[in-house]
Amino acid sequence: MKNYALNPKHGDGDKSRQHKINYVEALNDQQWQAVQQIEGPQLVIAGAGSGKTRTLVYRVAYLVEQGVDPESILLLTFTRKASREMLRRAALLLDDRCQRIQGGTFHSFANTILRQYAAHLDYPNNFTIIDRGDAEDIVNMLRAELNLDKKQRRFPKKRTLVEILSKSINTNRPVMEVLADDYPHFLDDEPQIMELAGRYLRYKQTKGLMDYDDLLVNLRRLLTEQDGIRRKLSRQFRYILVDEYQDTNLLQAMIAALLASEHANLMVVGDDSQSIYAFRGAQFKNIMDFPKIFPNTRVTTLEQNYRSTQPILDFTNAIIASAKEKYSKNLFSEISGEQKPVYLQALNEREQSQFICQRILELREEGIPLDEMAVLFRSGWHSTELEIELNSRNIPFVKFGGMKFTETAHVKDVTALLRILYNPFDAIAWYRSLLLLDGVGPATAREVIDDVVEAQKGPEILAAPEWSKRKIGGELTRLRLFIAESVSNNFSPAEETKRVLEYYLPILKKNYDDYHKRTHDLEALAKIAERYQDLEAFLTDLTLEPPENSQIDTTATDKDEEKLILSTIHSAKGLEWHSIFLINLVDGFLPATQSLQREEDIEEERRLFYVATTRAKQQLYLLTPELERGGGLSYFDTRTVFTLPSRFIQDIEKFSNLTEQWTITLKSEESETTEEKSDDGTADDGAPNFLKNINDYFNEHRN
DNA sequence: GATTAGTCGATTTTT
DNA sequence: TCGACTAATC
Repeated sequence: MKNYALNPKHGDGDKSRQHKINYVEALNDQQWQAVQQIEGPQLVIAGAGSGKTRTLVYRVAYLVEQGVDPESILLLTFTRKASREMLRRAALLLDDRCQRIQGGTFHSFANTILRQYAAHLDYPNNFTIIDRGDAEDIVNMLRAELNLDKKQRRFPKKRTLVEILSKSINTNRPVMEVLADDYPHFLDDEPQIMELAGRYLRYKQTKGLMDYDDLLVNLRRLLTEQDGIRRKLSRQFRYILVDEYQDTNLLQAMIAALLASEHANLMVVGDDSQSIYAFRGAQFKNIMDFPKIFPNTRVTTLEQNYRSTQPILDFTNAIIASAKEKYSKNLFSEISGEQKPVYLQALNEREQSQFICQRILELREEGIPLDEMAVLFRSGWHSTELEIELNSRNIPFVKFGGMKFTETAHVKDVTALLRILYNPFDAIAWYRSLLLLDGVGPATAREVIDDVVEAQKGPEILAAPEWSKRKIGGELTRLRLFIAESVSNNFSPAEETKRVLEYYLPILKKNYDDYHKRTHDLEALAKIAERYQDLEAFLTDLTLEPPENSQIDTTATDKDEEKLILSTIHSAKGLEWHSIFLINLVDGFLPATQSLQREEDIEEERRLFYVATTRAKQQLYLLTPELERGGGLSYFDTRTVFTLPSRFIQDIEKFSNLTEQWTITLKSEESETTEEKSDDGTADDGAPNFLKNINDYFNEHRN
């Protein structure tokens, strides 16, 4: 096995003599090659478990040890988890110089930059970031304005509308094309949808709002329209690394390329076999096309797997071998282990859950910590049955993915109130806050907003007799006084949150029977607020980098106690565990019903299956419940149907020697250093014309 | 005319 | 569990 320990001693390995870290010992040849070449464009094709993160982390450390200013290193990742993990590991490896490395998700990076330069795009620098829910609320409001909510029965719902618009942006296709491809039944509504899209855009701009997509769109605009800024930023970030490149969309690929346009010191790392974000515009073609933008790209492939045993790898290789399109990689491992992946058929979900609980406890007995085991599934709600069983046996767990903290009703209520305090002209926040009041519905809320927000009269107008005399006057006065107190004092985010809670808790108790658990969430929120100096930063982080989990679904236990991990496959990406239980391997669950129509969607589901199975280090359990839950709750529900094992499993059965079949038996009981290059990017040494390539490439793809 | 209580139905994945 | 839709109520 590879020696992963840091080797502080100098001497052997001539290349790294002057370094604190012995790279040659810590890395294999390919990894070391990727780490070592610090100038020029680089593409690293990294198979699952091949030490991708490790390579990135060591490369960052290497750069710093070479004397590169950490602040000129930019590390772009796809998820917050990955970004945090990477910076943490880099700091651990070297020293706190690594903490000055710039990094984050594309979205959070865009936020940082736009806070400085938004004025160049006719946006205020103190713009507000809105989440999906807010976007839906605005679209819904605009839809009502256009009377599109009554006219036709089949006009798309707010959720679908936002989805269509977002898809159009992220996949770089006109709305018309998105409709034709994905929503043919709404094709006739194209003119109205376009009208709505225009209004939505204008609404956001006049109110200083940006949704997730706007962050990327506007950053790209900044980089393409403001040449001076592009150059400045590109020189500031001299070394750029992009993780999970197969999951970038065209917009993100373009941003990365533009940022590197002055120097082409861009290293992208990815694995086409693990591309699972096509629904959000990702195109793994970006990987293959990278050398087209940067012709002198050096390509490295990492094939040695340091995660899984060979039997598991044999199985996962077989999964991806049946994929239609892929780069061939042949992963191998030197990790010993005999245990083949285990395939189990359960009678139903309940038996599936019981088996998992039983097996988990056995493994626990054998000394495997709970948090080294994970149960993976296609979508958040697939684990509800299991959660019940875990709760009844007092097995502690945390769940990744699924309902997020900031998406719960009570947290949204509180943030809406906070947003009013931050900006008393935030119509969407007013709307939500007003609906909390007794006797106020959509119509009354609209009236209030027209007066307070649209007519720019501010909250104080609610003191006027026309409002105070109404039946709801008392409620409105309470709200008005609450806001006024904030305005006249300069409260910290923590104090504001406390005040909001005082105001809100009675409402919470009235509305929800489970207010106790929800109160816990809100107390957690108040704790988080303590970390912030100003409300803007607090609210921004809440939409951009929200805390992972709500208390609601997790058992209330000590924080340090080890817990079993439940996770959607998407959220499990990049992580690994000793043992993996992959549940509900049934056609319709994985692959999901919605994906069965199109071949490319099924291919993505296959990659999802691949991602899930490659998370396992030592043991992999594949479970198929034979009975799907019926549509209803009754045991007599005739819609209960026999289901087919996932087609991916059926594929694999051709290679039945790769798995082992078990039958379930349940036990009883329960900076600026380079020379100026000319504007077209061509230097004397004949360096390729990057900027031109970038523009050519993206123009070609803009249709 | 607006609000609310109550029923029904459906539910991918994430920044 | 949540949101959309419907019918009864203010």
